[in-house]
Amino acid sequence: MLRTHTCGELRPQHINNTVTLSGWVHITRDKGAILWIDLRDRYGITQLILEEGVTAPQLFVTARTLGREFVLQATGNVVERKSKNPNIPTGNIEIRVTTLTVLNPANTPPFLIDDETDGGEDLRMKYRYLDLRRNPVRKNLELRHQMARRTREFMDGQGFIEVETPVLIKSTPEGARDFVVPSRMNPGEFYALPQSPQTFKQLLMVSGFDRYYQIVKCFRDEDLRADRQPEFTQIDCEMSFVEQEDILQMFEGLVKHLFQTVKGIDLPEIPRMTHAEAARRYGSDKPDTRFGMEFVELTDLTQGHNFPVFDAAEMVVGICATGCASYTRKQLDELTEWVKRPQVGAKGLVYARVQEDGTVKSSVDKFYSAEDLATWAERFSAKPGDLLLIMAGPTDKTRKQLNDLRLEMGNRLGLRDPAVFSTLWVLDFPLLEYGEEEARWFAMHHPFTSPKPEDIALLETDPGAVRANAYDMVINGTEVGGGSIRIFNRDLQARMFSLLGFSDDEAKAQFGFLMDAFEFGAPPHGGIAFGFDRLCSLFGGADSIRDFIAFPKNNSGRDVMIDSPSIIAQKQMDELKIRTVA
RNA sequence: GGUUCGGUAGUUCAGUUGGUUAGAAUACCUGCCUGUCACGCAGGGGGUCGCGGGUUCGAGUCCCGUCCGGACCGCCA
Repeated sequence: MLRTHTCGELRPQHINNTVTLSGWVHITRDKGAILWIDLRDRYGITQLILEEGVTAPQLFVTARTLGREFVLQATGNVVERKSKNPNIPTGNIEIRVTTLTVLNPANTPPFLIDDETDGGEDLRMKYRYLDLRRNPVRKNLELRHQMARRTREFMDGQGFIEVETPVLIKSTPEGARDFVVPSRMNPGEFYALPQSPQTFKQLLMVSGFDRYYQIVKCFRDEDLRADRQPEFTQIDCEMSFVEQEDILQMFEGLVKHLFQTVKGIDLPEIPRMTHAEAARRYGSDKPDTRFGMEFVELTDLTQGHNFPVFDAAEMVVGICATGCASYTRKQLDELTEWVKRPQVGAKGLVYARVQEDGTVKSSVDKFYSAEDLATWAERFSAKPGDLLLIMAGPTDKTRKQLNDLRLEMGNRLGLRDPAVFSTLWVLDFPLLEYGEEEARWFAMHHPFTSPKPEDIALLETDPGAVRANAYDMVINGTEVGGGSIRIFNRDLQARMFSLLGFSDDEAKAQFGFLMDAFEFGAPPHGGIAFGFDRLCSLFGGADSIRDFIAFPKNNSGRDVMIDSPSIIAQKQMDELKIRTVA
């Protein structure tokens, strides 16, 4: 037997037992006549002891050949420690070794296998299998396992069944770029990897499956971020005979279940906000509601005072940073530079300090009287010591820029605590958005999303005003899930494709199978998909999803461990009838 | 496609205005040490300063190009 116990389970009640442990040498501490080995596995660390006069001398010889991360088997007696270590669960006992076997030696690892490693991101990714030995990363994967398990537990309890859908499917022009796979048996033709199992889950509804879900890999060939990987996992769900409210109730239940069972948090009812309201109050369709600092519009108060920037602006809007009136000129200049960076792109920033005596001192004093500024402060409900930060310009753009500033101020003021969770449903998304470059309408969610029945009449007259039966779940400013009630009527689906610039032939060629299915008794249906990696990183209190994925890719879409993607042999290329372009 | 920060010992980093033999910590190796647990003490080895070019008497340092990595913008139905 290679082991009788793990390295994390021995306690004082095991004293006098003879045990065999296997694991990795975490570190050895050699005091000469006494030598300790910390033996580690994923369950913990147990201290082995060799002592002169008690332990056979040849064991010392073996022990002194050990290096970090050697795989070791040790047999011995569990004894009480003379000096105990209260910092670890096994700290009251140690193993007095009688047999020591090196199962496999190891090279010195390129970084410390420790909670606080000295390894940089790049190196850790190259030796990911070593990185995964570290507690923090291992715990993230254990969290992920719990999240998946609890999801299945909830969904199963609600009568959902998990159905696998194909990974080799068909490329479609809408949405993100597809990863494609050449077909050897069909030269010149390609499969695409799914961006989501969207059409398949809708077909499963037509098939009468009623309640489907799948924890499933999805693929998008777009540029990456800390929270975006080319392959990622969704909790993909669909239900039949439901309205929006049914979906919101069901999946509010899932999110509550996850918070309760994984984090021990009892979530209150999830608040709801329309897309339009989110834009007005936060300048974002995924507001971070952990803190206030809501937008206050000043357009009517600020215009007509000969300040050209405000007079020319469609929107003048600001936030109130509590207690920040003490910001120095230098800090305010730095903040102004921050919003002027290309990533934010603002033209400038107007500030106004509410001073201790209640008067307001602003960067635009020469245009506005003390009384004017007092009305600003009043609208913000600002108190002495507060700082007003105001931006102006086209409505959508300015809101977006102020959103960036609001989040940055939230960071600077420590208002975005990863241990605090604030959930939100955002409802009534617009059905369509206009693409200036292509001069046509695009589906904001996807082309299968149904318009609100009362807005259908606007489809041809004022497409931008049509609201969708679409909803997002937002946690701490992160979009963790989104979905919609789908179109289940062939004619309406055809109208949508037409609106999106598809000819009848194109629509038929790409989505004919779905529209045909709608003519064979498609039930009303809708669903939602959660970004599983993001949900895990959020629960784990991290910004990056990488450490919740066992083997992630880097910013350039490379796996630096296996070194992929890679060039393939000419023979493979020939089989696939792919020619190399010089 | 763009913005920005970085690349110096196995690793994480420092390196001033361009000037002697490029440093620290940690890891590694050797020796000592009977209660360590970030063990301690003494000693030692370890560098194509990402790569290429340029400026200069002289480049880790300045300039140009390039490669690699991080964060972000565009993009992500």
